[in-house]
Amino acid sequence: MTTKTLHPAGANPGRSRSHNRQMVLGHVRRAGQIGRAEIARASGLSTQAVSNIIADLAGDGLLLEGERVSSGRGLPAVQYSLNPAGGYALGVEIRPDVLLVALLDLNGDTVFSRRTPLVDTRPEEVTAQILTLRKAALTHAGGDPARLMGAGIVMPGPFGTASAAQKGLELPEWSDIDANLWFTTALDLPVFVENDANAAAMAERNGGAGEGVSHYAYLYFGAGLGLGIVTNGQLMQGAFGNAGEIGHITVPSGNGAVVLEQAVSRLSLQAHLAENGIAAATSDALAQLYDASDPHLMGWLNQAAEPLTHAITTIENLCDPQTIILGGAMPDQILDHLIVACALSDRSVSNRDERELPRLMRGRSGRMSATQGAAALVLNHSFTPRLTPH
Amino acid sequence: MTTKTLHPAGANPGRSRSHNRQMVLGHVRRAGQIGRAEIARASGLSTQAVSNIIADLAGDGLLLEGERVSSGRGLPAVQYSLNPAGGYALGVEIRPDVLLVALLDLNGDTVFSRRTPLVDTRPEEVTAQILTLRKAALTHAGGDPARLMGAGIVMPGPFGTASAAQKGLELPEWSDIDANLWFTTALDLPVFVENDANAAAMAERNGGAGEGVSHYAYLYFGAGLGLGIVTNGQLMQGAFGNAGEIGHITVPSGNGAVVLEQAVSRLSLQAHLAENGIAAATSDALAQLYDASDPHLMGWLNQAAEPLTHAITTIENLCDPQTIILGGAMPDQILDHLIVACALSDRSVSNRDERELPRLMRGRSGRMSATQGAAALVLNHSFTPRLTPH
DNA sequence: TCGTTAACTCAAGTTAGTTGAATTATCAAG
DNA sequence: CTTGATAATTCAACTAACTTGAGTTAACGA
Repeated sequence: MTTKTLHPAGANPGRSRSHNRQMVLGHVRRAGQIGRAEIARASGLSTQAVSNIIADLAGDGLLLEGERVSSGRGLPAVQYSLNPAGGYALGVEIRPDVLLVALLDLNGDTVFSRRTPLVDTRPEEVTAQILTLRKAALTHAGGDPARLMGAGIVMPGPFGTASAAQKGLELPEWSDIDANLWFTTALDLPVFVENDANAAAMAERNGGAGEGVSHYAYLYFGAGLGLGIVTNGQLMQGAFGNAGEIGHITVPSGNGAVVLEQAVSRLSLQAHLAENGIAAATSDALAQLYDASDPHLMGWLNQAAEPLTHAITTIENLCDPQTIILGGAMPDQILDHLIVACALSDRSVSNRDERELPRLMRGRSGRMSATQGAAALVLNHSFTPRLTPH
Repeated sequence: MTTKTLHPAGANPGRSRSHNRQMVLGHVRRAGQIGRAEIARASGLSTQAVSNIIADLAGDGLLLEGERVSSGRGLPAVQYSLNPAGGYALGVEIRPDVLLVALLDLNGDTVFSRRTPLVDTRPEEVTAQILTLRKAALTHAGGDPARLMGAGIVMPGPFGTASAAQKGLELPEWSDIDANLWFTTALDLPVFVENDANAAAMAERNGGAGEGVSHYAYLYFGAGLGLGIVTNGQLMQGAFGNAGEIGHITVPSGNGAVVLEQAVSRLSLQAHLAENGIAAATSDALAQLYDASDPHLMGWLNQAAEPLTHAITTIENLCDPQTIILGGAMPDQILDHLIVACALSDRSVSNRDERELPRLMRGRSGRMSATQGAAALVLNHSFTPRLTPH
């Protein structure tokens, strides 16, 4: 996650081809099914060039040729679609106590997922476990190991050289390690390291609320509260990879200022319930409490709404997204409740007449969303042409 | 400022060349002086390719060939630098009562600047005045009109279809106009429309505090308070071009919540002074008050520090910048005072051990910073290769 | 049924990059 | 003060990848 200032690479025939291959894949993914001429029009290339590139991709097993489909006059266009088995992306989420792994195919469908306890969080041990799970995932899915395109890794931030006070809060053994370099070497794959909120935000691009949305923010309920900001279809990472630490901001509230994640987070909810003698470790337990209209849960929801509304307004004003998605380790009911409970201010720039999406939406919830998002980072990269800074 | 989802363009020989030309110009600009082999190494192109491109650019009058400069063994490299007269960028700032124009040369130096009153803000009138000023600017600077590369336009936001309540607050005649399209047609140039804060943020990239910084935020004191967020060297614009409306957020303060720009902005300062019978319309007047330690000004500074600190912390946590720059329509003294007065929290992710830049810096102040930034948008575009979405 | 339309292919042709050998100028070592 | 190593640069040949223009095929609609 060390972000050095990357200067752009020059374009030469090889890099142009690679760029164009990724671009074509991106068009196929967005469209689901598409013909060559349409890609040519969308990309500004000649149909001949697109034909050549598609022949390449089909030859490499990344595209499947479908039927001709007619649309009006003229020769019906041969449709191409992604070959799900053409590539796989590994998603790994490392938490202090548990290791989560998911394998997605080229379509973004989850073909394997596993949650295993983590007793030893030292890098060597974690890596060994990941290598084992990688093999299991590919075997289980029947995927060719050579078609594994990369791995996304979710780890608790903050990244980089944190201040002494913060260092090693969650995974002390990793605090001095360049995780990106470590995993690139250990897995021998392209690697993308992100925090949970950013990864979960990318998960929404695979058939989720963020599909086809170029600008959105994803408010992620993990242990604390995180934010993934997507601008022009790309994650905003910040200079040190720590953008989106929204849980740490202070917002006004009825009784003065509160730190957001002390009022709005799963931990804060569980602490509030514990104070009232209720243990609710799992999302199911929380869902049941909600369905039973538990007064303590409702009390927490009431006191959480105001700080959350302030946070939403802040995000809208700073980032001007098309929508803000709520997701993560909270039951759907509670997320939906929070969405309704936010009395959104008219003062925001987001309060505009014509909007295509609601200001708040519910995204994927559940424990695996960040893990799937980790894998989605790989897919997103493969479908996004960029004359790569090298 | 309508941001439609742009899909990337394919690469072909012509676009590759254009990309590479921009890339080379960018390297020359960053380095000031540089040899061909160094550009080749930095870009991953062959020296031969760079030689050809540089011959092109020099032939077009964009580069100047300098002396050979030796650095260690081997044939000393011929140095190239930008030809200031090789291109010009026009910056225009439209305010309800005044029109500001600046002309920058390829080096980013201001070769002309003018402030004229604006009595009629109807689009036709404003445009006519701009056309006149463009001619005057080029004549004055001795610049070839054909070398005008584009125009940056600063207008009050919010852009897009704002809600009825907000519509037309500042320039009602423009509320239904697509300013980008309008000026592209009227000026027959590439046009970049931004709000004042974003433009001012880009101005810092020309020999200012933002030069060479890939991630920073720029807090702009205009009428209200705006924020320009630069990520990976590019402005974050948001879905509708309204990102950075930080003045509208509410932050905690001693006596409850305040809307940020009601506590921290030039207007708020002037209102506070007016309540105490002091008129201070100009920056000079404010500077004098500050130098005289005027108690009312000091009182305002005291009450502004806390909300500002909250805002800074929010920006740090959401955007994770290398630094935050304060600038705009405030005297240097007052900006410096505010920088010192912000008691920055240790809770921010920005509180890290190793940082190269201070968390807060003072940028350019004064009336023309947004106007110069408008022109800088053009330069930045010319130096940033991007297989342009078309 | 026949002309129009549009996707697609084939076979040059073009652009812009790469490669490798030759040239030149500086530094450093003997 | 030569001499060899080093590095920038050019020249000429080569190559990759896109474009162009002339067919070919298949669907629609008058």
